[in-house]
This record gives sequence, C-alpha cells and structure tokens, in this order.
Amino acid sequence: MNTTIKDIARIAGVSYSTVSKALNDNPLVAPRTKAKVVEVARQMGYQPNMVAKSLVSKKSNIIGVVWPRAERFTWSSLVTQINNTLAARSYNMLLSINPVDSAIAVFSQFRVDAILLFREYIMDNLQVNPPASAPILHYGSPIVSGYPTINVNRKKAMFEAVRYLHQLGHTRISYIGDLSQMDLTQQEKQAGFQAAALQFQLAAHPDMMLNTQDNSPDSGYQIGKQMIASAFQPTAIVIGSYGLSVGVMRALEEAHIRVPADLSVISYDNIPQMVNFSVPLTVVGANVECVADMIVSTLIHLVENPAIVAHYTEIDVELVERSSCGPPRLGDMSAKIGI
Amino acid sequence: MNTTIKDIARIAGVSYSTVSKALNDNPLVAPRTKAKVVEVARQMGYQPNMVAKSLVSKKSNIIGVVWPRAERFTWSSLVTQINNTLAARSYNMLLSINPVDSAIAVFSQFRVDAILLFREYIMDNLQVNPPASAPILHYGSPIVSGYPTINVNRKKAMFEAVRYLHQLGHTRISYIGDLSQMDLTQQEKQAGFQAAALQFQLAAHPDMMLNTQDNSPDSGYQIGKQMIASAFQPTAIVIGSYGLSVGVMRALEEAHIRVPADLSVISYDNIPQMVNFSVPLTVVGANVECVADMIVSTLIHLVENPAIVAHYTEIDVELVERSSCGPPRLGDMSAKIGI
DNA sequence: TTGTACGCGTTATCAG
DNA sequence: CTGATAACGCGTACAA
Repeated sequence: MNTTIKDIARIAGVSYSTVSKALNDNPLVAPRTKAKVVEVARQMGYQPNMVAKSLVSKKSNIIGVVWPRAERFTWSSLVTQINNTLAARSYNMLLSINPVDSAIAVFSQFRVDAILLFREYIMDNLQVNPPASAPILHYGSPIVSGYPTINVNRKKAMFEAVRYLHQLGHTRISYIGDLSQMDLTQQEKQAGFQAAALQFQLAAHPDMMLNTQDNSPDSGYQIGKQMIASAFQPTAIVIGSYGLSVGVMRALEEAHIRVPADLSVISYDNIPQMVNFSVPLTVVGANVECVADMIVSTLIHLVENPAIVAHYTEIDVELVERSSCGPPRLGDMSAKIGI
Repeated sequence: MNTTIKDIARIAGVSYSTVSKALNDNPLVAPRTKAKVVEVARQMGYQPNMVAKSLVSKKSNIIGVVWPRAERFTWSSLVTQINNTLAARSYNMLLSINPVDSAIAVFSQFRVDAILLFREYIMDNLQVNPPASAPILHYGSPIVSGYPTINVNRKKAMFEAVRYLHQLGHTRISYIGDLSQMDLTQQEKQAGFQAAALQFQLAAHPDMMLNTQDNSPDSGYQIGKQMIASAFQPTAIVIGSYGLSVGVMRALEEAHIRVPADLSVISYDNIPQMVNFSVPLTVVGANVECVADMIVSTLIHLVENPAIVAHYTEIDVELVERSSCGPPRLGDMSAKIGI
C-alpha cells in the first residue's frame, strides 16, 4: 500500500488538508507545521498520486505522441529530442504506435493534455470519432488538416540542395526519391527539386526523376544501380531520404564510383547518422533540436491556451556541408569507370 | 467538457450506477436497458475516464519503460515490438528516457502497473529510493539485481559464433568489441568469445581482442582499419554489435577486402538492418519477437501476481546464416589440415 | 432489475 | 493558521 496524505496526517497529528497545503507550498500554513509535515512525508517515502491529482485538476501532464513507426530511423532522434525537451518542462510522454484513430482514442481515455500526431500518408484518416478530448498538434504533412500543424519546408530544402549543386557547377542532376502520390511529404520534396530544375535550367532528361516507390535502403540500392546504368549520366544526385541514401551509397561503392570525384551526392534528412557513410554526406533538412523546440513549445501553448485556432507553422531548413559534393568531373562517368 | 456516465444517466433516464454496469457488461442489468444505455453513450461520444477508473481500481493499464537511449538503434526495434505485443494485451506503454532513478519516480507517481528497466551500465544506481510502487522487470544485464531479470545469453551467442566459424575451418579469429569494464553486456560477449577460443584452440595473438571502447560506427571504422593493418591477419572476425559492424564494414570496403572471400564476418545483434550491408551479414543474437514476447508475458505475470519473487530468465540466441561467412581463403588452408 | 451511498487520493473552498 | 467538507468520475457493495 502506498502512503497517502491521510497517512501522513495521522502520523504528523494534523488534518490531511493541512498536509496537502504543506506539501504544495501553500503560504496558509505555519512554517513549523510545514517543516514537520514535510519531514514525516520524507520519512514515510511519500509519493504523490498523480492519478488522483489529475482527477481533480483535470491535468495529467502527459503528452501523447502518435508515432506510426518507431523503426523509422529518421524520426527516432526527433522523438528522443522531444522527450528531453518535454521533460525539461516537467511533462511526460506517452508513446503509441497504433493506428491514428485507436491511438487517439486511448490517449483521450487517459486524458492526456495534448496529442502530437506524426503522419505521413495522405490516406490516414484524420476524422477522429469520437473527437479527441485534447488539442492535437499535427506534424509531418504539408496539408491543412483542421488541426494546428507544424511542418518542415521540404520544398525549400530540395530547392536549396539544387541551388547548392548548381553553384558548384552541376547542370546534369538526378533526383532519387519516392515519387508516389500517397505521401505528401515526398511530393513536397519532388516539387522543390523540380522548381529548382526549372529555375536553374538544369538539363532535362526522361531519366532525371528516379522513382524508388518507398524509402527503403533496398529500393535505394536498386534505383542506384539503375541510375548508374542510365543514359542520363548525371554529375550529381539529390536523394530523398536517409534510408534511400544507405542503398544508393552501397550501389555507388559496388560500382567503384567515387564520391564526390565522380559524382556529387546530397541527401535530405539532417540527422547525425549521415556522417557514417564511407564519405560523410552533405545534407539538407531541418535541425532536429529546432523542430523539437518548436513542437514542444507549441504543444505547451496548446495546453495552456484553451481556445486553439488552427494554424500552420513552417520550419526552415539548413544545409550541412560535408564531403560528398564537389565540382562536376571533367569527362563523363563511363570514362572514369575503367580506373 | 467530456461526457461522463452521469450525463448518460440523465439522458437515458436511469441512474449512473446502472450506466456503469451496462457499460461494463455486468449481467445485473436488463438487456433492453443495457442496449439503450450503450446507444446513448455512443451518440454522446462517451469515452471512459481512465484516470478516474484507475483511481478506484488501482490499475492504470500502463507499463512504464525506462529506456536509456532511444537513438540506440538495436533496441528501438525491440521497443516497437514490445509496444505492439503490449497493445495486443490492452496495455499501454509510457516511455521515459530520463535517468533510471527519476524515470522510476515519475512512473511511481503515475501508478503504472509495472516498470520495464533497460540497463546497460554497471554504475547505474539501482537502489531506488523511495522504493518503486510497482514491480520492476530488469532487462539487458547479466547480474542479479534483486529484481526479476530477463537477459539474453550473450555469452552463448558469441560461443556459437566462434563454433560456427571454426566449423567453417577458421582458426585465426579476431574479436572486435567494446572491452570496457563498465558495460556488463559487453563483458559477457567477450567472455563467450574467449571461452570458445580456448575450447576450439584458436590461434592466440596479442592483437586478437580489439577494443573499440564503445559501440559507435566510428570506433568500428577505426578499429577495423587497425585490424586490417595488424600482424595477426585473421581469416574471420566476430563483431560485438550492429553499430560497430557499420564502421568495420566501411573500413573493409575501403581496403577492398572482399567478404567472405578474403575475410569472414559474423556480428552480434539479430536485427533486420543487418541485411543492408554490401554483403548481408550472418549474425547471432536473440530473436526480437521472442524477447518481446518473453518480456511482455513476464510483465503481465508480475502485474497479476502480487507476490513476486526475484528470478533470472535467460533467452536463447539463434544464428542467422547469410552471406558474410565462408571457408578461410586458400592461402590459409594449411591451417585446416590438422582438423 | 435498478438505485443509493461510499470510497479511491487530491485539491479547493469555506468555516472556525 | 487549521480543519471539515465538497468535488473530480467511476466501481461496487448493499439496499430497495
């Protein structure tokens, strides 16, 4: 049995309402009484029952996070960061990797203070029924959802990636990414690339846009080989995600294509793991700490301000220069392969 | 304002205790009444308040997981799996990546039903004070902690890895891993390797055991290069973790060492990502689903059985054969003659 | 079969 | 300053 304020009251010889006050730094209690109560509580190993606390205060200090897939590497560092930032503000995090609807239902039942919703696919149902009992913050998708939304400016990220390569002198640039219609975040990246291709008058070619269908290393590997063999022969490539980069880099190494001597590579996803390639990758993407800070402060704002109006916040990206990009090579790729 | 059973009672024209019964499939309520109540509840979008529920039932249906580091990839698939298994048994998971003590304190305050404790380092303090209000299950460390403990038999894993290589004909085998004294799980692996080295009379050499100090790809890379240049020249290597393998494989590729033609490689950590190397890695380690199942059922057992006795459960490992191991290269066959 | 009353551990509002 | 007492939403003996 856990000790309660009533137990403390009995031992300390006061009423339990006095104990409550003493333990909550309520000024309406004599310093001597307070000291005594605190001491007794300490001795008895008292730990406040948050369950009872939330029942009366209607606040749980828990943020529910709907996380579709924990294995998805790119987001695990973000979730970690969010948890840390949340802890610093004395909130706790309840994770669910169930489907959106059921996850929200569970969170509603536990009366979390707010819900953070990671979402990738356009077909995930957002019509929550019955409606959630807590404000929802939506992350990871560029559409207006009726909920407050935070999104990384992926379009701009890709635009900047191309601009960077263009400044280095590249004009034949390929895009390797998931071009499917389902995932809006992928579409944004694609759109950013294409806008830049137009603006900087890149060489156009049927094999310029390479569709991996998904973000797995395996698809990256397959499409990487396809890119190497294609007629387009780009001098630089832009890759849509970390997972794809893993596979593409494998394909490149197998074909003994040197990065950046033979081919410049830039990838989306600004995460530390990008250093762990045979050549550390230059990347574009939002800084994880930035995103976490933005998410957490918005979340807390949502909790504290009862009247929430839907809004859309865009997070800016940064380009992290490492060793995978350089000027275009002099001859073409096939000439180099013999070395 | 969320709807409560009192609201439902008013609309349905019954008392709220009847509502409670109807919603909990209590047989002491007429089918007609029950149907009506259920219908009203549905229409009003009623969601039971788990907070109030746990206050009275003293059960939260939450399992707290103390997770030192979410970035550590090896465990993220395990956590995912545990979450799924838990959900199937209608439990929820509260994650904390805070230090052990504070994480347990928070969980105690939320009155979680049980706590799962991932722990790596020997110096993490386990003397929880004040004591946790829920049973603790300890995972990931071979020592007896006073708590029920589940542990993977890493020693046997490494032994089997060596046995496998030995059967393939190898006698000069190196171990690349974290040999520091702090982390008991790493020590177990090392001990398993050394026991096998003795049993199978492997060639001994000062450069046989290579200490990476940690499990980062970068250390793997450095030590990998060191191994390549060493006087020992093993025909096979055993790697202590996924992270290290990432770095070692990079070093191998850079040096144009073919796997398994020039060098056989086997690694600890039985996770799907092991396929995503230039050559899919043969591995040893516990099956993640197995571990998750064991952990979850033990957890639930702990919750349901009030009197818990400390015990120690060991999980068996499996060897997953892929393409990174073969017979020693020809120049070394002389060593095999004696067998 | 249904309704009443109490308790779970807290906070908050009043009297004293 | 301190101590009753009423919520908070729900389950559950027990009474009707």
